[in-house]
Amino acid sequence: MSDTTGARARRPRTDAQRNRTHILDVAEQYFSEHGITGSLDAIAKQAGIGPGTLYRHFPNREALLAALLKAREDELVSRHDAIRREVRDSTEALAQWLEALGRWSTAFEGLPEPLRMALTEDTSPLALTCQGYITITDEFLTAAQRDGGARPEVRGRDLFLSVLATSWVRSAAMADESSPLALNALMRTGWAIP
Amino acid sequence: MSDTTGARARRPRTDAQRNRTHILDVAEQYFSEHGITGSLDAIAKQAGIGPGTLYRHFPNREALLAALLKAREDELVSRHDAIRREVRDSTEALAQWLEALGRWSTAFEGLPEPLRMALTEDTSPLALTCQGYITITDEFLTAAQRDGGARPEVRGRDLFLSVLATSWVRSAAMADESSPLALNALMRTGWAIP
Amino acid sequence: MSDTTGARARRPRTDAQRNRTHILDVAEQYFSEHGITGSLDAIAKQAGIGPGTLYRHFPNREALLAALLKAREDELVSRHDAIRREVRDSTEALAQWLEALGRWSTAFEGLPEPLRMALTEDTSPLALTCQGYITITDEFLTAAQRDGGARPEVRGRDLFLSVLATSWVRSAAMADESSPLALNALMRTGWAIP
Amino acid sequence: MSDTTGARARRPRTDAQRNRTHILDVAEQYFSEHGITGSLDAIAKQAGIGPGTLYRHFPNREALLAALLKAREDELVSRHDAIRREVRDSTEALAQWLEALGRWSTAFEGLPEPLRMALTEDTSPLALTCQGYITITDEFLTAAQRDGGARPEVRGRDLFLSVLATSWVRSAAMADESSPLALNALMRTGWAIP
DNA sequence: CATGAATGAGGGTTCATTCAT
DNA sequence: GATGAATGAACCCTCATTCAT
Repeated sequence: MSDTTGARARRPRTDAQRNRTHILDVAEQYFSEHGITGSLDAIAKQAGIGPGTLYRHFPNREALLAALLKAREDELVSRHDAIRREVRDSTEALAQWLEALGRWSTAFEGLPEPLRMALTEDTSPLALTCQGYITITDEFLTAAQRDGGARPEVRGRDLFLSVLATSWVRSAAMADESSPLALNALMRTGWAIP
Repeated sequence: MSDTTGARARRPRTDAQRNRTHILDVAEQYFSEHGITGSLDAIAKQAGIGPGTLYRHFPNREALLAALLKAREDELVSRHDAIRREVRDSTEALAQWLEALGRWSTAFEGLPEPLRMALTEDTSPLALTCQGYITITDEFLTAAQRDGGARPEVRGRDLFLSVLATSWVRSAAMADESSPLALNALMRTGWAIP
Repeated sequence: MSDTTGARARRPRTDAQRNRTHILDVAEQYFSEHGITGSLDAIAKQAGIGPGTLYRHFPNREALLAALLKAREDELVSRHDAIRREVRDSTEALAQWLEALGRWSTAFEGLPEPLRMALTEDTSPLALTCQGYITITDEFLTAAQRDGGARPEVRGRDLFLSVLATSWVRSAAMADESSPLALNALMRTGWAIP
Repeated sequence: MSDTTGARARRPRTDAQRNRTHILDVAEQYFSEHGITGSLDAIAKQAGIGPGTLYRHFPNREALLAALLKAREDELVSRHDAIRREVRDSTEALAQWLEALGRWSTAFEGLPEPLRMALTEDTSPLALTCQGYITITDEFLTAAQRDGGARPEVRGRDLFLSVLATSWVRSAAMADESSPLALNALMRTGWAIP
């Protein structure tokens, strides 16, 4: 039905891993197209597996999402390192980090919603991820504040939320593409000291 | 629950009006309690009418929402007038208007979502409402910009979106109550000229 | 898809009742074949309706069962009347009533189970039905006891339970058809005074 | 059962034995708590083994149950011996044996069901066990009948079934605790000759 | 106009059983 | 042997929307 990749023709035991990867591939594609509220069963079907198998790997939507984001974590981490390495100006570093976060949180249509919720409910598999990024944000922010580049009253958590909020605005194929940019600019004016 | 009392036994058209009002009352209450994603069927049932009747009055959830917000329009309009009348400082006027908008857009849990969508899809019954408020925002903004109180590059639409974004963050019973305030402050710092 | 009966070709409003009847017909047949644990969805499908429709009429399995038994209630009630009218001997009357109960409780494979549960959980739609029959049993029993035909220590509830228990034994296509009869005899010896 | 010798105490097979025992321990506990319809997967997980391993030892739920009951066989057998030894009156002996059977068949919530089925389907691993007990019941019964303590038309199989039926009634936490006792009494009156 | 029955895809979830390793 | 991933049918239930009456 969907041996598109040919990755899962037989089912050797190794396919545990292989299947997992395949699911993630399909989910990635599916969420990209239909947003994160798409049907999990549909993903399973498209991956050529039973719903039970999907459920075994990822007990719920958030777990799947978390795994999907995990895959992008590397990207974000290396971006983090790169900024650390290359950007001398701490304010600019913070700005670039926030921009990277913005890209990360717009990976899928509707993603900001569960991310925001994860900040409230610690039970979410996404909570840890978010917390980690807030911490990083705090590091960049502290540096910028120390260097007089960011307002002292701002907190990392607030910046993270602003990023989510901006990403949320960006969602749903905004006709006016300039709005997110405007919001970003507005935000930056908000936390930066000129 | 309160129908069938025989109160609406005779006149044909008055029913429609009374029904409409009743629906709105019930929906107001229901959305307040369960958020805007609650079941429309439940609203109909609670209003003592069939789902078809609800549908006749409001062809979809957004239409119902629009009607509900219409009822709050008066509030917002009079707030608008009051600000116009009483607040001399144009920057402060803009700030107060945005604050009023913020209250308006948090009337129901989850409301920011359809409002944002309404900005994209002009087909939404909410679109008109939003457009009107964007226009008003623009008026206040223009005045503030003319008086040197707001950055010239900012647009009314962007401010409206930031209000929505902040309201969105506020949603879902955020444990940390200070975040929305922080975001508001950040936004204000963003558009204001100190 | 399954206009077997031809009863539901179009869907006039009257079909509410007609559908209900049709569902009951199908369920009757289905439960007869597969036992009461059969799939409700399958019944819906076989009836040519969506699961939602089934659910509207009968919110759960027990409700459906109760409706199905209601249909047999007439049978039992008229049997009750007939016994009252025709059987002079109170002991024989009780015996015949218990026999009628036995037939009633073996209408479907597995039926005794929810009936027994209904005696514990008053929430079950079957509870009322059972209670009613226990009351009738008590009436017959009291008469028999008064006439010295039944042991005084026996209670109607116990007899009802014995009937259920015997029916339970009878279930599942017992190879040895004589066992239920033997149990019935044993039971009768149990409560009767020779 | 077919573990050939018990001499090879050390190497490979010991695991198997130990595992088997462990599974039985866990299953005993699990069935005691959740009734016999609980999830086999859960038992496997709780025993720290894979479902496949469980399946290897016990190809299905009934096999597991049979093994579990086997463990209680000793208890029942020694009860049997004790009755044989100590109870002179054959009628009383039969009564005590039936009581022992009753305790045995209520070891787990829901146990009577598969036991009854085992009487129909000879394929069940429980069938043999049941047959054995029916035979014993027949022995006691024959003795009682010979001594004029039990009605001649009653058969051991019927008594066994009545025990199951009574146990079945007892299940599911009947609110009315007296009912099972009443049923027992009724049954005894049924087979005994006063 | 009001009604409410019908629709039916879709939701998440469970679990006995098989089988590659 | 032991393992545990895979399977996939089946479960019950929800709800926005349509449409005959």
